[in-house]
Amino acid sequence: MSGIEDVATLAGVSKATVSRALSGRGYVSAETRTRVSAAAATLGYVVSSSASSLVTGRTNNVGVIIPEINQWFFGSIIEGVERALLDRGYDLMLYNTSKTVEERSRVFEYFLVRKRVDAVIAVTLEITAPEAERLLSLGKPIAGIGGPLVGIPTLSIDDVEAARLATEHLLLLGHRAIVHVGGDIDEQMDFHVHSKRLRGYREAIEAAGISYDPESHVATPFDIPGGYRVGKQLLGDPRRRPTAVFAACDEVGIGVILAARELGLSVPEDLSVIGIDDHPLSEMFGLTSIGQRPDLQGEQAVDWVIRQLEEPGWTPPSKHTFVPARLVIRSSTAPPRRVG
Amino acid sequence: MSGIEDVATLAGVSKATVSRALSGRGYVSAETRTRVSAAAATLGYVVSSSASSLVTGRTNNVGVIIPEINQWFFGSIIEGVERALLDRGYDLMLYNTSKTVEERSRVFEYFLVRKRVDAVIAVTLEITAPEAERLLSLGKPIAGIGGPLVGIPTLSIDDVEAARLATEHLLLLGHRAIVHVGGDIDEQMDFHVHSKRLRGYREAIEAAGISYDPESHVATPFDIPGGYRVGKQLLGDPRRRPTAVFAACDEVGIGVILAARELGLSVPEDLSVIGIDDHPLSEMFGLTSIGQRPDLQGEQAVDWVIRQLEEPGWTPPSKHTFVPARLVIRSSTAPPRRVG
DNA sequence: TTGAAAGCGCTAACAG
DNA sequence: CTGTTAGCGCTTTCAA
Repeated sequence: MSGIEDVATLAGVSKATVSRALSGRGYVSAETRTRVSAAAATLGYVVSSSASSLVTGRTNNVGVIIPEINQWFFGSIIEGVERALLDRGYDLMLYNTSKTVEERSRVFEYFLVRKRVDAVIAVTLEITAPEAERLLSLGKPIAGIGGPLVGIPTLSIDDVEAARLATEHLLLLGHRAIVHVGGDIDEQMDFHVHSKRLRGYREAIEAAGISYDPESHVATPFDIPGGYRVGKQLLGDPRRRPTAVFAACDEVGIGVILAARELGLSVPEDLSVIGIDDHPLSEMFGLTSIGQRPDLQGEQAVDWVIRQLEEPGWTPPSKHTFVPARLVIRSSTAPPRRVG
Repeated sequence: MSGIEDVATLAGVSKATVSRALSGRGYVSAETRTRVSAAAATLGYVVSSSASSLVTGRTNNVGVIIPEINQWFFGSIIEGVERALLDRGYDLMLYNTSKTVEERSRVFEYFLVRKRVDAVIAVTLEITAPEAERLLSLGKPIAGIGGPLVGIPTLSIDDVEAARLATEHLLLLGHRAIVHVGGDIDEQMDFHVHSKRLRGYREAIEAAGISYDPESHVATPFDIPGGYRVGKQLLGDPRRRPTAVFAACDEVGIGVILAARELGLSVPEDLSVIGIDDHPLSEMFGLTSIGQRPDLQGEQAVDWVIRQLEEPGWTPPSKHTFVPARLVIRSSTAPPRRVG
């Protein structure tokens, strides 16, 4: 494994010149540069990142903290982040921190801090004030997806607004008996996404002159089986059955549709369903949804941190930024059979 | 940001002692160790990984090359790898190389080689001989999932065998008209998984005395919509309809079940379906499947590379290793209505 | 435009 | 058990 000295010798120049030629900073004559590049190529030389990091203070790594990998939403974020990072010549260090406090603190105290990353992207990371301060005190660019996070620029859809829009869509179609199948609002994760979506739902309902009934909110895990189980219960009794369901995410909405079908109900004739996220499967199930392109949020977050790294003086938005969510109407929503 | 020298001064010892105390290698008295630790804690000291890498030659990073992130199988592998790596104090550098040649070569030539990782885990990476040699020539431990890969220890289920088992299960139930919905065998990716599963199917069919009909193999993308589309076509014509489908992965099998239901067919009364992978959704759909726990394969691969790193002289299996695949019988398979 | 030399922060002999 | 010393491989002043 040859070092910079070998290249210098072969090219007949000094180590400093090799460094300048290969890194692109500093003056090097065109002729020297080609000679050096040729030498490096024949030797198969690659710089030692530890050595160059040691002197420059840059690792060219970005750390990504994410609570889940195997869910479409989070997977898409990782994809977007990875793509953007690779494009710009950075490597991605992945930290999957689940909910457990000890695992989180291990990542915070041990991994992230070891001068191994130039910047951090935190995905739906609900951290305590001291943790946030610790992150900030590293003096490294940080961006978050799914905020807000005190002192950290973050990015997400407006959950309250998206939920309101979804509910209003159902209301406009004439639905009055709308159940919200969402997450457990006591769950600590996720920036209270669950309670925000519930709030949007409730505000829309009440603005339409319907009084909010706590029983119209059912909590379930955010996946297809979760929606399916709730759907089976909810739709089993014809007299209590709603005419529409607002699912807090598409997976849940798909589960509800599957349950409805199994109970012999037609969607949307007997039941309208709307979701949030615009999951790829939603097209196949005809699920109306409000989407947000998580991968683009990932790219955006990368852009924020890299610009801070590479354009001195540039700063990202100081507060939380909402990305626009788009309503995609498909076949799962229609007016109720009998209005009222 | 304080360095080792600050800690040494505060603790009243030399840098070397601090290094020994904190890294755990070399003799340090208990009393000194606590004093050093205390000093490090008050200063919030953390070692510079670039500095220590430079001298030790170890980065404590493992690179993972994976072609997909947002598919359950691959996501599970990442989860398993991440978990195992974090447990052992290593960081994970993620490289998502899609099929395009240029992206692959970028990862190979530029990222992986830059002395940034101690080991590499390659997931279903179909590489050329020179690429494999380049990887090996790094002199770093490498393990693969989904092989075999020349000269590299790899790990996977036995695709031929799993496909044979699945098909035999259907044959034993009495099915004769069995269609295999698999992948496109011309696709270059994936270690020819598609053609292996087709081979297992064919061998089982022929062993049962049924002559292989090329029309009984239909290719489709490996996801739910792919299975759904094929299912719709395949099951649409009652006269040509098979009594059973062997899907090359569970997502496809689920798609087929959904298509069957939409066509008014009952599973398993009108159609038996079996898949491969034991996807979490399969339980909900009652899909019989042959599973393999991809996350455990990830952990296994980590174990191989880390042991090579930490136990000098230890070597992993020199050839490809098959992990056992388990048949999970659920409600989607049963004898055909009219045997024969 | 190039070279010489001084470290970056740490670890690993080697003495003591 | 602890301190001294010599680099790890590169980048970056500073001179030339």
